Amino acid sequence: MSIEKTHAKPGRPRSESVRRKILQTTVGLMIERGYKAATMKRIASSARVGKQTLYRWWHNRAELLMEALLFYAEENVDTVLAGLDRRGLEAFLAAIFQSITKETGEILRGLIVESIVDEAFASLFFENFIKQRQKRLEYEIKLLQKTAEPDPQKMGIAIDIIFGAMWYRLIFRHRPLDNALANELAAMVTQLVS
Amino acid sequence: MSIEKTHAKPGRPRSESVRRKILQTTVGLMIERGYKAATMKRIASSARVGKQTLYRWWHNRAELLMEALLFYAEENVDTVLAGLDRRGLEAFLAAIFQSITKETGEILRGLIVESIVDEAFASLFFENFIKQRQKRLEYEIKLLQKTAEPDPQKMGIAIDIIFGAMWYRLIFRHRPLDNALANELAAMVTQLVS
Amino acid sequence: MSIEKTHAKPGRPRSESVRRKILQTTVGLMIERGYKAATMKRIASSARVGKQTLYRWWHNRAELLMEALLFYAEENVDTVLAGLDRRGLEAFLAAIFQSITKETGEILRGLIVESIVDEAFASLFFENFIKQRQKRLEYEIKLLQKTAEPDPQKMGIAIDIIFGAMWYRLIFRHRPLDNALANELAAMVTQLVS
Amino acid sequence: MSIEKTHAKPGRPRSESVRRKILQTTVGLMIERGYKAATMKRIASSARVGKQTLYRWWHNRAELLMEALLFYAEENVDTVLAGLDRRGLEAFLAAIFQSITKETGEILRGLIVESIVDEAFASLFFENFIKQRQKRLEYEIKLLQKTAEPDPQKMGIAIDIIFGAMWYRLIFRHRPLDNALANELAAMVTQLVS
DNA sequence: TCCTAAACGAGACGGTACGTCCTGTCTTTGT
DNA sequence: ACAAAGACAGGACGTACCGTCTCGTTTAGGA
Repeated sequence: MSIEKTHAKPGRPRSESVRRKILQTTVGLMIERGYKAATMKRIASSARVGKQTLYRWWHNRAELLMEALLFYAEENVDTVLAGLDRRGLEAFLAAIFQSITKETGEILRGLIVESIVDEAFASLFFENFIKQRQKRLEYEIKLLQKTAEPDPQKMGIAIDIIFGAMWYRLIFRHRPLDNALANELAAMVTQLVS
Repeated sequence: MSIEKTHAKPGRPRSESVRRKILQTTVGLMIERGYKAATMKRIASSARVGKQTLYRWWHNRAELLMEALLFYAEENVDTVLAGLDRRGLEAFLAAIFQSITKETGEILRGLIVESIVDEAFASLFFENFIKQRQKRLEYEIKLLQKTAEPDPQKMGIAIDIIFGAMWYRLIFRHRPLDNALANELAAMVTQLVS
Repeated sequence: MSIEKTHAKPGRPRSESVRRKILQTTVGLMIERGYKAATMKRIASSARVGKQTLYRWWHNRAELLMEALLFYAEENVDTVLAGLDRRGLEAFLAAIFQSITKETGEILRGLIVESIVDEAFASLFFENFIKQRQKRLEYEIKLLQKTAEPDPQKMGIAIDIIFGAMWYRLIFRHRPLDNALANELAAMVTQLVS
Repeated sequence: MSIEKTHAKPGRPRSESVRRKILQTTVGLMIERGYKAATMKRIASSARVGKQTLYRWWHNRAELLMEALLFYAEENVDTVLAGLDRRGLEAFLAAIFQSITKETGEILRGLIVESIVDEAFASLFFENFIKQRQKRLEYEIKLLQKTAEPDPQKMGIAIDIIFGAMWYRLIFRHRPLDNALANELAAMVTQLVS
């Protein structure tokens, strides 16, 4: 049996609603006025919040922005349910690509910036975001594998091809994240791991 | 062809050696202390150069950093000569991957930052760097195509898969840019476009 | 006049011991670490007390500091009893000067700050502290006056000379508040008002 | 013979006009909106100047405010020329008192605050301001002394009585800095040192 | 003895000033 | 005219403090 009464922390508890308000404001600012305009001061005054409160919840600007993205994604992205065959993977990828709108794209690019600029944030972002998505994709890919024993190296390559192409187009915006890409990637990966 | 003195601009001419010194210093700073530490002021004083000189040669920080990379690449990367078949493509990719060391990687990541943060620099970087590499790769891929008429959409996907995977690993450093990746990518692309 | 039980306020009564603990801590902090270090937060946590408790007893920082001084003075200063002649005034002044130690001096200086910065506190401090001392001094001075009708203007000057010199040395600490000053002031004032 | 060519410091020299503009703005702010309103940010933006520039010229807010006062005094206070007798001293004191207007008073009180709050500033203020005025007054007092050998202790007391009364009335504003005070002080000091 | 309401410790909250840093431009002297 | 040096305007960052608020806990006095 576990310890019964976990002593609540003393003092006024942090207000989850304040946190949410901040995240919403941050998302709004990033979408409307771009990554750079999402200043800490601006976020604070827009959200009618003290700057100190921002730094109480997040260590620095980058962490706040990341969480703002996760918050946004959580609210707006439908849970994608993929199937067992190539068509399922196609649908899965297409859904992901469609979730990357002009707005989310802006935020995602901003997070790349922070990952590069701030080493500490990089691992945070990788663990909390990138890795999660990789695992999810890996799970999908495994569904269409016939062999019981998957080759980890090939799996890594499969993942990096898909997300690589995605980020590459997301960053440079030279070609769209359309269904054609989703289908082709699905086809290639299917063949690679089967 | 006239050997006549083309009216030289008055005043002291710009010193090419100064320009080189700046680029070297910039590369050094980025490598040793990271992208963020490569401040304009720091670059200037490290290179024993006035800040104005930096802005005379380059419009802003991002352009300087990009040129520093090109300068570095030019000095250290062997011109890659690829062959006509899949083996040739493998070698080509392997050579590119090997050219991305800890140092060049740092710089490349920095340029991504600027591309995202600064719209104007983004197109500059894309035209002067990314597009060039894409064309070079496209040329290589065409060499191993049998069909005279290449499908432009497939070509785009082929390029984005290769460079996408490369940048993806370059940014997040979760897996190495090794020969295994080069070989697998070569194989996939070969099949895709043939 | 009713001796009826005035309905005591319901709820837990305020703890006088808490109040005293706060005042002592405040005095200690100001003395040891200076006026600036006597932050409300620091006072609270040093006294193992909630910040709210401070504001329950005092409206703001300045009022707390003033009361801390009064509290300290009350504890440490002997009631000065002056005589009827110049010698009496000398003794009176000397006693006052001696009561201004390093500790009380620090606090008094802090109260000057608040008086200047905060208009509302200024009148509070003047009424509760400065004026009281002026009246006390006026009483002493009158004792050695022969004439029944004192000149109010001369009295004002006498007071301001004495307390002026005192505060001036207290603030800038360029010369000590010694007996020589007390004697000289007593002599001058005696002559002035006689 | 001294060294001929003192090598000028390299780089753009500091602009004296910028410094003056800042001082004027600071004085204006303090006078119009009070000591507290003279924020560094507000000073900077009012003077159309970067905050960095403020900190280049002065180490902190207090130093800037002090110099603003000195600047103001220098511009607005007539050089007081006193005579050789008591009448001369009376005129001297009256002139000083008159120079302390509502505006300068506000600034002077602000400097007292900083002196108390910031130990480092205190000595700066004492050396650059208080001491200068004391010396000037001492000079005046010596003019009316008959004895060749002045008593340093009495001199100290004379100075502290005059400036003490002045600051005391300046801080608490309970009585005006009028001619009556000047005359009485002059009389007392004359007798004290003769 | 139990109930109730205010005091209490703790600390989150909105707001504001501080002093540092960086970018890109401007202004000197020296070559 | 260019170059080195560094001052300049502007603005973001992260820290500190004030006075208010909101939790869970404690404690007196009235029922």
